[in-house]
Amino acid sequence: MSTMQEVANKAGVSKATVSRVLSGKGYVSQETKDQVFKAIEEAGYRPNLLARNLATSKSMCIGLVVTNTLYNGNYFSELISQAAKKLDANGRQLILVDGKHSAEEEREAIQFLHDLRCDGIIIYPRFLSVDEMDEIIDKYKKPVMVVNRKLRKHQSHCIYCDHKGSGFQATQALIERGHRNIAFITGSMDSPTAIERLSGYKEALTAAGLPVRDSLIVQGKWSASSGAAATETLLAAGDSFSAIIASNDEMAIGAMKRLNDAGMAVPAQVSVIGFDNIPTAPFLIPALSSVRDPVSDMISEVISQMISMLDGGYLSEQNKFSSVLIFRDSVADGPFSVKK
Amino acid sequence: MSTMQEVANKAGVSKATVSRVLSGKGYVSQETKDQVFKAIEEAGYRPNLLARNLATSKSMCIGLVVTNTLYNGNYFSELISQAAKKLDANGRQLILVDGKHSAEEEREAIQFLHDLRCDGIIIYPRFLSVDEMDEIIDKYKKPVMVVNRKLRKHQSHCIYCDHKGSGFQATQALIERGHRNIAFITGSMDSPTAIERLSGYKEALTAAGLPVRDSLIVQGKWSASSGAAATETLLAAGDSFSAIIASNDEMAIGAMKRLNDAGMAVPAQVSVIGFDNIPTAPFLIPALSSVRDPVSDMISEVISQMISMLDGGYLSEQNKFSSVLIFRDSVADGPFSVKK
DNA sequence: TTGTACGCGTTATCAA
DNA sequence: TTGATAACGCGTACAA
Repeated sequence: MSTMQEVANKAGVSKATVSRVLSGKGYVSQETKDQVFKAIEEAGYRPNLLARNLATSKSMCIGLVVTNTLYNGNYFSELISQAAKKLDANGRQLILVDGKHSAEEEREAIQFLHDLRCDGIIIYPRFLSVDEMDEIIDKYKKPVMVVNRKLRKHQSHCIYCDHKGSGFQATQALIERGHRNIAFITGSMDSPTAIERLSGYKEALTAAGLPVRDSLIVQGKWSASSGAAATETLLAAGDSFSAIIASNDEMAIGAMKRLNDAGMAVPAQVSVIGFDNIPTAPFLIPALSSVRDPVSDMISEVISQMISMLDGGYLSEQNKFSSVLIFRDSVADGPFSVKK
Repeated sequence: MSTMQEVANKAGVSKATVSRVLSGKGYVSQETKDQVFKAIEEAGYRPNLLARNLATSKSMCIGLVVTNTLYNGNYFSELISQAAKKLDANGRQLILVDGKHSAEEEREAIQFLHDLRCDGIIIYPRFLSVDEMDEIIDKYKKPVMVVNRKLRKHQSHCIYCDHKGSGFQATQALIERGHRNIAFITGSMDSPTAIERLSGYKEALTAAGLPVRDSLIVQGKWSASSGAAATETLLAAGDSFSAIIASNDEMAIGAMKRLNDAGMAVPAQVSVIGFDNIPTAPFLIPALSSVRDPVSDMISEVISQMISMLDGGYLSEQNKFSSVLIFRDSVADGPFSVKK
C-alpha cells in the first residue's frame, strides 16, 4: 500500500509532481515523467480513491436504490445489467444499495449514498411517496433522479412509464376483439404500479360502457403460484369470463397453468395477457400476450440524463415512456404442450 | 453539508467531543451529549464517510465482482439478493462491480474495489484462472474470497460446488433408470462450470461401461432458444436417444419445447434433466428434472466466512457444496399442456 | 470529562 | 517546470 509520497521519494520529486503526472494536468517534463512512471511501477503504487474523492468531492460513482422485493428474476437483472453497462461506457461505477422493505429504509439507503458522496443517486422507489421524493430532490445538492414514478414538482427528475395507459391498452385490445367479461389479477396493492394498471383496466371498461365487476378482480402476489391461486378463486366464484389480464407475466403463467388444469382451452376459450414480456414465457407459451414494460429503456434514459447533468448539461422534458402490447393470441405455432 | 467542526462550534465543544458522542467511545457527560445531539439536529449534520473511511481505513463495505454475462435471470438475482440480505444483517453494504467480459476487466474490477478500500472482496470469476486468483489473494492484504472455484493454494478462501459430481449424479440417475443413450447439451465451453458438468457426464458413462459418443454432445449458449437449436441438431443427426441432460434449465426448457414440437413425448419417450432448478420451470413443466445449484448457499457461506475473518475469526475448511438432483419424471400431475 | 494536535492520502493554490 | 503547503473531514493518542 505505497502512497504518493513514497513514489515521490523514489523518483526524487515532490508529491505535487507525481499528482500532476497522474492527472495529466499541468506541465511536467518528459524526463521527470518517465522517472515518476518508473517509480510508480516499482512501488506498485495505486491511488487511494478515498483520499482522492475526499479531496475532489467527486467519486465517479452513481448510486442506485432498489427495494429487494424487486430482486427477483428477469426484470431486476435487466435493470442492473442495463445500468452497469451504460455507466461503464461513461467510465463510472454503479453502487447498488438495498432499499429493503420500508420507506424508512429507502430513506436510509439514499442517505448512505449521499454520505458516500456519490456523484448522483438514482431511486427505483417502492415505498417513498412522490411528494417525499420531491422534497428529497430539494434537500440534496447532488443530482437525484427517480425511475418509474411521475413526480409532481421535479418533472424533469423522473422517468416513468404510463402503467395506467398500459392497463387501459390491454383491456381495450381485448374489448376490441369482442371480449365482454374480462377478469383482472392484480399484484400487491401496496405497489403503485399495480394500482395504476388496475385503474387503467377499470377506466377502459367504463369507457367502453362495460361494468366494473368486483367479483372479476382478484389479488395475487406477483408469483406464478399466486396467479394460479387467484385463477382458482375466479373459477370458484363461478362468474364466467373469456379473458384474464394479470398484472405481470409470472401470474399470467400461473393463470394459464390453472386454466389448463381445469380443462379450459387457451386461447380458444380464454385469452390471457400479462405484463413485462419476460423472454422465456412466450417461448414456452406462444399464446401468452404481454405488455412490454420498458425497464431497460427507462434505466438507460435516466442514466443518460444523470450523466448529462453531471457533465453540465441540462435535463430533457421528454420523460414518459409507453408500453407496447404484444398480442400473441393469433400466433401460428400454437401453445406449448407436452405429450405424455 | 455541514462538517463536524461546525457542529462543534454550535455546541460550544471541540470536534473531538463530537466525534466521541457519535462513536460512543470515550467518556462524555450527559449534559454535553445533549448539547451535541441538539447541534447535530440543528445543523442537519451527516458524517462524511469518505473522510471517516480514510481516517480509519475501514469502510463497512464488501465488494462483489460478477461478470455481466451472468446478469441474466434468476441465478443472478438470487445471488445478489442473498448477498445483500446477508451483508445487511451484519451492518455492511454491498458494492457490485461488473467484471465485464475478459480476465483483464475482472482484474480491473478487483483493483477498483481495492482502491476504494473495501473491507473485503468477493469474486465470482468467469475468466480469471485459479492460479491467478491464488496470486491475487497473496497480493492483497484485505480478505479476498472466491465463489464457484476450487483454488489450489488458498483452499480456505474459496467456496465451490462440485459441478463434476452434479453431472455425474444426473447421468448416473438416468443410467440407473435404464437409459443407455443419453444426449448432453453443454453451455459455452469457456465456462468452467460447463466443462465440469460435461466431464461428470462422460465419467458416469465410462464408469457404467457405456460409450461416450460425440454425436450425442451438442453445444448451446445457455438460452432456451439455443437449447431448442441444439435439440434440433440432435434430431437431425438421427442417432436415437432416450434422455437429454442440458447444462442449465433454460436450455432444458428449450429442449423440451423442441421435442414437443417434433412430436416426442416427454417423459414417456425422452427424459430431460436441467441444472439450477429455477422456480418457474418446474411449475410449468412438472416433468422437468433439475439439479439444484446451491448458489444462495454458497454466497451466504462466503459472506459468513468473510465477516468472520473481518471480525478476527478464522476460516472454515468445509467449503465444498453439493448439488441435489431433483428427479421429477414420475410426478403425478403431469406436464403442462394447453388445449387449443 | 474535555481539548489539542497530528495523521489519513489526495488535490489544488501559490510561489519560486 | 517544480515544490511547499494548505485544504478535504474525520479519528485518536496524548495532555490537560
